[in-house]
Amino acid sequence: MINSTINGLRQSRLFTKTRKEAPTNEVSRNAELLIRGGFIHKEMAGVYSYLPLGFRVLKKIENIIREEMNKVGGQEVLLSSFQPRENWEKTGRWKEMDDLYKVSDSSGREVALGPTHEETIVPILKNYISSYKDFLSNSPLAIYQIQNKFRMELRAKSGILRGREFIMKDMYSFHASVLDFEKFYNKMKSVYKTIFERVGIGHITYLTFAPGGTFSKYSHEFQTITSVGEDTIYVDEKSGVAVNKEVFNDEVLNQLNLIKEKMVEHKSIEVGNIFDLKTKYSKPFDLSFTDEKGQKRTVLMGCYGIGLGRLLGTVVEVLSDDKGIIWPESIAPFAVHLLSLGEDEAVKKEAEKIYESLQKNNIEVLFDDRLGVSPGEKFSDADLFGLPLRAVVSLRSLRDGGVEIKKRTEEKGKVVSLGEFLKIFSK
RNA sequence: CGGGCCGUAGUAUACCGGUAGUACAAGUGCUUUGGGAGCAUUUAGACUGGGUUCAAUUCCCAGCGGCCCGACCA
Repeated sequence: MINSTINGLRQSRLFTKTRKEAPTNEVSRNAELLIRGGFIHKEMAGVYSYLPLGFRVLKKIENIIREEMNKVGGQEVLLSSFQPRENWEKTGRWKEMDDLYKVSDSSGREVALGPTHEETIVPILKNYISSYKDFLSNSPLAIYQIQNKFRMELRAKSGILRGREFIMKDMYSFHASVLDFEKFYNKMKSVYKTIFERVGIGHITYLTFAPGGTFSKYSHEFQTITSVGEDTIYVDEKSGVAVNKEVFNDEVLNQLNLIKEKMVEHKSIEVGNIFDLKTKYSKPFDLSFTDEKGQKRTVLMGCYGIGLGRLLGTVVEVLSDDKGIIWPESIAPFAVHLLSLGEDEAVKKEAEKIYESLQKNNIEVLFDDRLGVSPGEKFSDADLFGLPLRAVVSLRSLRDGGVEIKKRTEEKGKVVSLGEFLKIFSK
């Protein structure tokens, strides 16, 4: 509903081009493949632009997250990136947060470039929350956005896994009671699990017990196992639960009913986290309400983040082979990579026909219609782009009765008729 | 923010105290078309500033930028 994307694109019109050689100043796999494939462009360390293919993937991830946030009753907003200094003074973070970008205009007014949005959303809610009744009709009260964040990373690294400007989904929930908060918090645990399953890394992503902030003792992270990860976690395969190394101690293990010897150590990357904020941010702004008994009480809060770029980069990091990316169907920029080989008129005509048919059937297709490009180059691009299904039209495929289709994960393809081809998608 | 390595065409690289060679990409022409084609031809390059020197892309210093390790964080 929110985005409307085209479902067909001719590769001859795609303004990006693939690169044969990996950029030498990028060691990380995600950056190498995404840059070679023209999914992203590097502006500076930790800052990347998304190009057509990368943008499509990003939008798909975004929509999956949006759907899941809406399912739990989240209301989407877009908060400002510029945030007045005063709000950050109130929470003490103007001084405390050393990766805060501070900018000033010609009049000398100082503002923060939002690294997170507690300081923005809480003052807004102050205008609208005053009674317990505000929570009765509107429960859960959860507000989220998908937006660029800015953090002055001292060391941006690992391609798009740790940047200075990055896209994040951040949700904030507001509660009148601990019970209400806990109910919602637990719901978010399962929603997050669903999100990571839907983007294709559910099997290696674990709910992880982790250190909390200043107010809560603990929080929960979602950690995806990968050797490039910055974190170390201990996984209990049986329960599917993990514990971050930072809080891997007897107290925690007892609490979670886990046995130390059965936990397996892995490197992992944090793709999402959920926090119990209690009154950490509601208090400084005096976000409170009057309860049934006429008592004034401070609102309880939770916050829930997912870094979209990091998630995208993690998928590439985890799902690729020596030839390129292997996108899960759910977030691939297109479902089909249609290649037309050679310049025979019959081939061109058939390829055009298939291109039209796929689009008519609402199947997203990238059509490599380029002339004068060798088959080898087209195959290599297809492997690099990593679309789930490759469809080749050539004199050979026509001779064999149609179009040769091959999954990105398969070695060999098979020739099918156009009708059979379309049937694959009609399920 | 500490430490290390590095900055040469669009990309990847080479050589050198006397102004730079190669491959890919790009342009043109012809040929080629199932795993990054061939021939011919053209275009294009030393991060910035300072120092040493007759002469600096090369040596020295500083700045800026990049990557990696560490600390810190989604």
